[in-house]
Amino acid sequence: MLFLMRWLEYRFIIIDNSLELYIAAIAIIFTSLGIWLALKLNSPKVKTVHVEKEIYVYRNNGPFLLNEAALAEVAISRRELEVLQLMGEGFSNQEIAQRLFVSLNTIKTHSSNIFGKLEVDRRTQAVDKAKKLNLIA
Amino acid sequence: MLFLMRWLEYRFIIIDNSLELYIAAIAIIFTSLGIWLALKLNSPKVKTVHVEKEIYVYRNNGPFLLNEAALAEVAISRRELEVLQLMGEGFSNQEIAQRLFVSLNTIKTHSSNIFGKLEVDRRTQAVDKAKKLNLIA
DNA sequence: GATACGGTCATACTTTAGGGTGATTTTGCA
DNA sequence: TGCAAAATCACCCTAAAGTATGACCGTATC
Repeated sequence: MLFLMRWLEYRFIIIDNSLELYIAAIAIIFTSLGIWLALKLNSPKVKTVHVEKEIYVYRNNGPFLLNEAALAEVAISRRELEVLQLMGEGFSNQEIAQRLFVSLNTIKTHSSNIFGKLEVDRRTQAVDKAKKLNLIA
Repeated sequence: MLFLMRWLEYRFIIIDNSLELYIAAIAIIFTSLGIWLALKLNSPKVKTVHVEKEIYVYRNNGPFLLNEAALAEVAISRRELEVLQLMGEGFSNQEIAQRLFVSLNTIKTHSSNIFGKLEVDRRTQAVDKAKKLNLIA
C-alpha cells in the first residue's frame, strides 16, 4: 500500500498535477477499497427456513408391534428400550431404577443416552418420538 | 468534503507533519467512508438455509376425536387442554409459556391444576393418561 | 489381546418441574 | 349487575431431571 502511494505520488508529481487532484484520487481509491472490503467481509445474514418433511408412520390398530427397523436406525439398546417404556408410562427415574434394580445414576445415564440417540432434550419429547416411531406402545 | 480536505490539509501543514501521515489519514478516512457507504446502501444479503424438519404423520389411524365426555368428567378447561396438548408434544413449561404468550408461573399453575384433575404427579403421567382418555392426540 | 460396546455407578453441577400459598384480573352467565 | 369460575402472575421452597465427566467390568469381535 505504501508502495502504491509512492508510485501515485511520483507519477502525479512528474506530470505536475495539483495536490487536490492527487488527494481526490487517493480518496476515490480508498473509498473503493472500503466499499470492496465491506462487500467482501460482510457475511450475509443467514435466514433459516424450516421445511416440514412429512414422515408417514404406519400405526396398526391391533396389537403393538415393535418397529425393529426404527429401533436399529436409532441404535437404541434393549436396556435403553426398557427404560424408554417405563418413561412412557410416566415413571420417574427413581421408580424406573427401583423396577430395574439398578441405581438412579444408571437410569440417568440411560436417559441421557436415549435423548442423544433420539435427538431430543426431554423425556416427554423422547416418549412422543418413541411412540411415533412405534418403539413403545 | 472538500472543506474537510482543506481543514485536514491546513491542520497537518500547521503542525508540520509529513505528507505520508496526511495521506494515511485520508486513506483511513475514505476507507471508512467506503465501508460505511457499502453497509448503508447495500441491501442486506440474506442467505436462506433450508432445514428439514421431520413431521411424523399417522396413517390408518382415524382422525382424532376429542372425548368431550371425558373432558367434562375431569373438569379440565380449554386453556388447560391447550397446555396439556403442548405438554404432550414434549414442550417445556418455558416453551409453552412463550407459545401461549403468558408467564412461566401461569403455566406452572395450569400444570398443577391439570395434575390435580387428572390425579397424577408428573407431566409424563398426565400425558399418558390424557392420551388414554382421548383428551389429546 | 486389543478394541469397541453395553451396562453399571459415582460425583458435581445446572436446569426444570412441581408444591403451596396468595393475589388480581377477566369472563361467562344467572 | 353481581357472583363464580377461569386465567393470570408472583414468591418461596423442594424434588426431579438433565449435563458432564470419569471410571469399572464383562463380552463379543477382529
